[in-house]
Amino acid sequence: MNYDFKDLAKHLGVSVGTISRVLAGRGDAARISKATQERIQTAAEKMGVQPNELARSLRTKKTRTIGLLVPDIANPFFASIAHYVEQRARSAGYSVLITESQELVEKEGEAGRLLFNRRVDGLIVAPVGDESSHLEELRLKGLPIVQVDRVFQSLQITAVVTDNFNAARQAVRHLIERGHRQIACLQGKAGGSVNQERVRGYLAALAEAGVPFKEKWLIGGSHSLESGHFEVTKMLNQKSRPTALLAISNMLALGTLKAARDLNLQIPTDLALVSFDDHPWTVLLSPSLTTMAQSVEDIGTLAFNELLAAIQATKPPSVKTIVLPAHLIVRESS
Amino acid sequence: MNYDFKDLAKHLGVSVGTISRVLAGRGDAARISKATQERIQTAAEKMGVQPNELARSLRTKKTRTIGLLVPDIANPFFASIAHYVEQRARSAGYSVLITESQELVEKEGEAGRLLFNRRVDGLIVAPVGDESSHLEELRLKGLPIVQVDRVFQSLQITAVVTDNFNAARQAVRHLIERGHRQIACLQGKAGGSVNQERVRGYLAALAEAGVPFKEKWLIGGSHSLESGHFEVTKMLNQKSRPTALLAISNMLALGTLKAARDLNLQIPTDLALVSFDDHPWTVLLSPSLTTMAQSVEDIGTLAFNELLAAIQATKPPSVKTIVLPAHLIVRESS
DNA sequence: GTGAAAGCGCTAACAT
DNA sequence: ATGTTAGCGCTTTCAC
Repeated sequence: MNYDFKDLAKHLGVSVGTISRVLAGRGDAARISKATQERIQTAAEKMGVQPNELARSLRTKKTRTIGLLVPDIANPFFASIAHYVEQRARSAGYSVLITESQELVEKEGEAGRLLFNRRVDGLIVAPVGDESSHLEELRLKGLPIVQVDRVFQSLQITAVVTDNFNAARQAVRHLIERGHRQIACLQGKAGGSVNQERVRGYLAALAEAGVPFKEKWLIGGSHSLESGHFEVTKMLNQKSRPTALLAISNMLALGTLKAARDLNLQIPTDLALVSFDDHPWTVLLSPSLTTMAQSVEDIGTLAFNELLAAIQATKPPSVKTIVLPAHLIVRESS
Repeated sequence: MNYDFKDLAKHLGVSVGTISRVLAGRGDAARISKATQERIQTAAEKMGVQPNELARSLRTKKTRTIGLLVPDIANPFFASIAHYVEQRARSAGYSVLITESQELVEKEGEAGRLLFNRRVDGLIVAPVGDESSHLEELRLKGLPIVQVDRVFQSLQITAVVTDNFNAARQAVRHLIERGHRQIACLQGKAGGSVNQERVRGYLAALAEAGVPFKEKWLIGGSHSLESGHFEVTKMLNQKSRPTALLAISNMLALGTLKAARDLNLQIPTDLALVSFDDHPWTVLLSPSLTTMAQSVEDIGTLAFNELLAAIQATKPPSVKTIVLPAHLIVRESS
């Protein structure tokens, strides 16, 4: 049971080198005779001999494995990205080691180090927090990295991101066109690039329309549904309420829906809502959500493509930031 | 940059053996003097020496990596399981290689083989289709495996599953208690254990209540939203309609919602709906869904625990099937 | 208390 | 057209 190249070599009376060449598909290149190739292939099949990828990796210094480091794989946004990354990876012959940072910088650092020690060929990361030294360290050790979603501009690391500034700006413009002037913004964890850009877009749209910004209407501080629920409830319980809200992520939109439902407020009548991300159920919510859809497929696919290019490059490729547009989908909530 | 044990050994004038013992945390057990341990630890830190897990794995024949093989990681049900598996795995010092079978038996076999060749210590799989020889093969090669969600009873492989028969039975009973006698069932891919059991539960509940089963009301054949949409639309366009429907998975429920919306039918007035799985947005859908909730946390956690036990066992542990109850959450749709 | 050496299962450079 | 050999970077047995 479970034979290796050596067993097969002994069995056929050839050297392990020959086995290696043939089973690695380099038989022709190494000018192994058709006959031996045939013999080896059939015997390998019959004995169930398959290469130990571990040994192969140790020798070749290539694992054909990449790491994917996201805050939470149960979050549909990251799950979708993982899906597309996995698809592209697989079709390019790569496997994916997935790890969650759980929104914690320390976990992210730890996980990154482990992934490096496992010698992944590259890393796709949706960074959390505002500390990036651990990523810089990995980059300096020669690990190809691509950032997705969130990004550190300070880093010399390629990124694939949505144009969050313009996405938020467009979302708020839409609300303004609908006649709203009292527009709140429910943000996630402050500090992250996504959050920053979206808030910036929110402010820009207000300014452009001459709508004054009220500090008390910039609420929130975490990306969880519960946080959104809590913060929106608090805000809607005040005497002076906004007539519209920009929720900066999918989970925050769900929290908002819950809060409105609890308080018996109608969306969009009492509060118009625009959110981010589109999922199969977004259209089936009550009310269906107006949203700025990011193309998770593009993000995942392009991220892997960029990573693969970096892995295969002989010299460090130029650092780019790929910015993808989001598009507005108007539904009942606004 | 990027020093290994040998460099460190040379630098400190000790042998690599000693470095290995200390950095693997076996310093005390190997009775290395406190002084040397200290010296090695500090130097390792300073030089950034960390073990190459690849080499370590090759030598110890343990990768501290498990494979997770699911049909589609973007499906919230599997994404949640992945989340809990990852959490437990990480806290036990394991990494997770994730692979999608895309509902294809061949891909599943291929992926399983690759995972084995990468020498994962164990595998958690949500099997697809009705062919299980590839899993049997892996088991015979000595790979510890745990099945989740779907299961092959014929295999001598531990499984963690929901009590699908009773879950469906309870769901249909609920509909019957609500006064329905014309109850349809929207199934997924026939043949899978999940589907079979749920359909069996549906039939049992009908029989127990003396409600005759109509073949034309057992519809469907794939787990996708689109399939659900299509099949339900077709059924609702007939002259004789059911008054209630059991949708056998989350995506099928969404498809049903879409169909009802398109046809301008009210749920639950025109059609009552009970579905499976509970997610943050399930309660926020229009209407909110009555559902049989499976405990994804238990499934993920128990699956990993069982796998870990099998990995650590010296002799093959007994094969068990862990059956978890689902619980009914009544909401607006029924 | 620590060093030396063999070897995990492959690949690749060098022979022939 | 194929064999031989020296590692890849660790762990572990056996010495001393």
